[in-house]
Amino acid sequence: MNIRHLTFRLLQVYIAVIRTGSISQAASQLHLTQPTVSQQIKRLTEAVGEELLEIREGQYQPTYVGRELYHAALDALGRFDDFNSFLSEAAQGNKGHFSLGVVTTAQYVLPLLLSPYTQQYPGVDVTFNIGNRSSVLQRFQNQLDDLYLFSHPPTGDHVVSGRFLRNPLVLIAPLKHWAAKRKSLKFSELINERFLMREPGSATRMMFENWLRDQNYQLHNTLQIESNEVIRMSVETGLGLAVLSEHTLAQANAKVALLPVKDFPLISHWYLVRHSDRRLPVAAHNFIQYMNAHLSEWVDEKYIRNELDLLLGGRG
Amino acid sequence: MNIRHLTFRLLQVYIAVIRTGSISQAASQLHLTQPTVSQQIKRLTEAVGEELLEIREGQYQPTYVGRELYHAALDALGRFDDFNSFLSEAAQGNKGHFSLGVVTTAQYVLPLLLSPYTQQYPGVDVTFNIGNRSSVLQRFQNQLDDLYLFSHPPTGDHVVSGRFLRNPLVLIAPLKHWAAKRKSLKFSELINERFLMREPGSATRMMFENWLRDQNYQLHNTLQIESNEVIRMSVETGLGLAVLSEHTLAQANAKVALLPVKDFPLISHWYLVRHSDRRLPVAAHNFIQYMNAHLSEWVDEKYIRNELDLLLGGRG
DNA sequence: GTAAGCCATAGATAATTATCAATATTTACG
DNA sequence: CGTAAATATTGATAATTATCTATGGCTTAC
Repeated sequence: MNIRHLTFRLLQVYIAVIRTGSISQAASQLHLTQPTVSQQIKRLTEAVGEELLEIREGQYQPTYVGRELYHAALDALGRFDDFNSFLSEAAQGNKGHFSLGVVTTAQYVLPLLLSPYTQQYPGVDVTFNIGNRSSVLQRFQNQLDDLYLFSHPPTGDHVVSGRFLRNPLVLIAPLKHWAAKRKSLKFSELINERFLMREPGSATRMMFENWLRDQNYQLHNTLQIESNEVIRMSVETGLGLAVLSEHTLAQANAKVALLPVKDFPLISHWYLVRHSDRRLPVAAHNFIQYMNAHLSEWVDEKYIRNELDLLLGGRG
Repeated sequence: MNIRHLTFRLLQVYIAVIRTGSISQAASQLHLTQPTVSQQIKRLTEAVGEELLEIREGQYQPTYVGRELYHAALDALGRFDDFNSFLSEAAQGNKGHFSLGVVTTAQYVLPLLLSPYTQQYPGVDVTFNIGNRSSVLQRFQNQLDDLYLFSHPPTGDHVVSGRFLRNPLVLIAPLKHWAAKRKSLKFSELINERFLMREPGSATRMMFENWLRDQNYQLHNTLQIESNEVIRMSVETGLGLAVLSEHTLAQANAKVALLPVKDFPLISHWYLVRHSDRRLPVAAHNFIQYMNAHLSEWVDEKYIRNELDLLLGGRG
């Protein structure tokens, strides 16, 4: 058949004829005159090069070939119906819903990302699913969420991930601490200091502990505090040293000293991740675009490492 | 979007642009000038009502919406590619292939049906799969064959079946047998005769045994022979009585007597069966049509009971 | 800064399409 | 056989489409 002159409209007309079993009825259903439909069918028949209709039991019924065309037409039109629903979804843009799988260790970055966005797009509904790394990984495998937030992205074929935020972890001390006066330090000199730590599982603590393990250091005097803010204030008041994300200091204009220890600040990143097989809901796509465009407005330039483009390519 | 002015051609052009990432290249690929393609894209963009393309990395790349349209276009065109292969298959008509599931008991009807057809359409390749009833039923369930030949069609939702041939089973005796002289007989008078029977599971034997059970008769002297031909010849030579399909006699100009027993000939039919979910290959469809049209040319009118129309309607 | 590519726009034209009203033809049915 | 209903055909027209050539604007590469 000659597909070049095939119109979707022609298929619509054809479908109406098959459904009604009559050219006149199809015509009135489509608000056309009977000859118009007659002609369209003729044209379609010519395009296909085979008879499509035959009269059986007083009705127009598709021939064997016509029946196949009918199904092809239904499928093609159906596909574009889907595309249309997608379009109207996209047209809304500011409404919608998406879900976010978040590793527990990442839950502290969330507000930073989401609050500007949700203020801008109050119509968008975001669902969080917070779990430990392995449970979020499993959610990823089963494609349960639209987007994922990791501090270390999973590996594998279907992972599409992009870093977007540097997360330097600095070693801080009270301003009056003896080490604050030094131009350079070895960590071994601090081994007996009291360290204020986040709870186990915190990304910051994990990073720090991994580093300690790598370097074969063991701390003797630690104190667990469950909030970055309280840790910062405690360091200010001289309670001990701590490793904290630099962000938490910058935001608060902290009165602490950064200790110039080799390897510090420890570098890590936040990653936004999606599954390559899953079509991103419009809202999720918007969210990434929004972050991509406005990241610099609410985060200091030096913390930005924007690879979010990577998430916007591909099938979606 | 306005689907009314959407052409398949437009989608082809669009696909070429996405694939090449360039309007000029798409144009040369399609043997068009660059402005033509430019305009087509413009028109398509208007029809959709959203930007479809954007320039990234020096190339035209689809936008989020454009990507979806690309996939919709691929799907729709792909669907019509399939339809086209169907068409060219159908255009051949006299070429092709189909497979036939045949109950063992039906294998003797097969040549009758197929030899005229295969002579007419030597390009068509027919595969037989002959098995006992339960194995053919299983093939039917798994939709392994295109058509099936049963003497009793399966029951169930997806069965589409049509009778096409009466299969009268007659009671025959040697010409010199005492019963051959009688004008009418009761079966009870024959109860002690020797009966030549087909193997268990044969349609003929099943029919006969069902009838015996209904009538509460029990035979005392039976001999099993695995071929209708041999049975017929054995009856001719005086070995015993038998119940046989009338066809096997007519074809062979048999020298036997038909006994005028009440209820005989027993009436059964041959059924052609297909699975409603399976699309009939063109060749199979042709076969049915051919049988439908020419049955009367090679079978005596009195044996015909043509319901093959039933197989030609519906999806196919 | 200039040439080479790419793209968009404009203007023009032939072909095609969508559509109608009027009329002819076929089909079905009493 | 005659009439009503459904279809097909014809003739006409406005709209749309497909296409081209020519031209000007914008990037990019040297």
